[in-house]
Amino acid sequence: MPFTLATWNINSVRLRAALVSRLLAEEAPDVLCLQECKSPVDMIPTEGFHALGYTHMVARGQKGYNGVAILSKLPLEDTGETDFAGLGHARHVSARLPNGVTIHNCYVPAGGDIPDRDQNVKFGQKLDYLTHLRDHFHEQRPARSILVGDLNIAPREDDVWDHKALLKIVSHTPIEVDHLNEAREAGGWVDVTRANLPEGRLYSWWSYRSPDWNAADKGRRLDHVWATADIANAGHSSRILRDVRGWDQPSDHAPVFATFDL
DNA sequence: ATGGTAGCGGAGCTA
Repeated sequence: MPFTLATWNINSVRLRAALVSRLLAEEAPDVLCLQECKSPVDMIPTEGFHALGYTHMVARGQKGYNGVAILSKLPLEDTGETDFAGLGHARHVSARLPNGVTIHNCYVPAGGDIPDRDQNVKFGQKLDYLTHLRDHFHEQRPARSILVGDLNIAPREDDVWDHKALLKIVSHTPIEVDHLNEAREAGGWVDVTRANLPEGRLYSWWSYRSPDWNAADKGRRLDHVWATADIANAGHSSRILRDVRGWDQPSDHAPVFATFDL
């Protein structure tokens, strides 16, 4: 049975519940992973999602910041969260589908503005988060698993609008890219988006601060879909819904989709 | 080098 999965940094699920419902109604993914819900779990407005057939949710939340949720038409078994780097933030949750596929939904710390852990505690926390994630999945050796989320790093030269201009900008510095690639390889993860779309520039985020984001197109691919090697070949039809970034009062991220024949 | 926008919560932090 094929299933379609999407990941989207929603930047407040309460403010943008109507946008979530619109995406669910128009695109009908089986599973939608959200990041930056910025809400305690019991305050997430689930009624509209239920009405569209998304009757299952596994989430972790906190007041005002962070927060991750998995909405699903298929039953979900809550398989817990890991507090990578011990930050005490709601940045990870996982759940298992009836077909045995485990989904990890991650929100990696943005890391502040200065790419130096001696001058900027947040940058160190970002690197530590990725190191812990790397070690965790190296030990766990995941199988039949998918990891999605806002990983807050654009790893490839064609994942940013200007590689040279962004080499010292947090999200594209070599040390971050190294940490992300090490984490991916240690867990045996395959970048499904790039396996499906190996050529050309791909962005999933455009800053709110750009007055004309669409024309300027100074984007970065911060949102990712990974899968373990045993199921990565089942992934196909990856796509980024750029139009969603142009909806009224949008998130600054566009949703990333993939379909798996499993 | 700076400032540009947005959400939360009601000032300043985070992104």
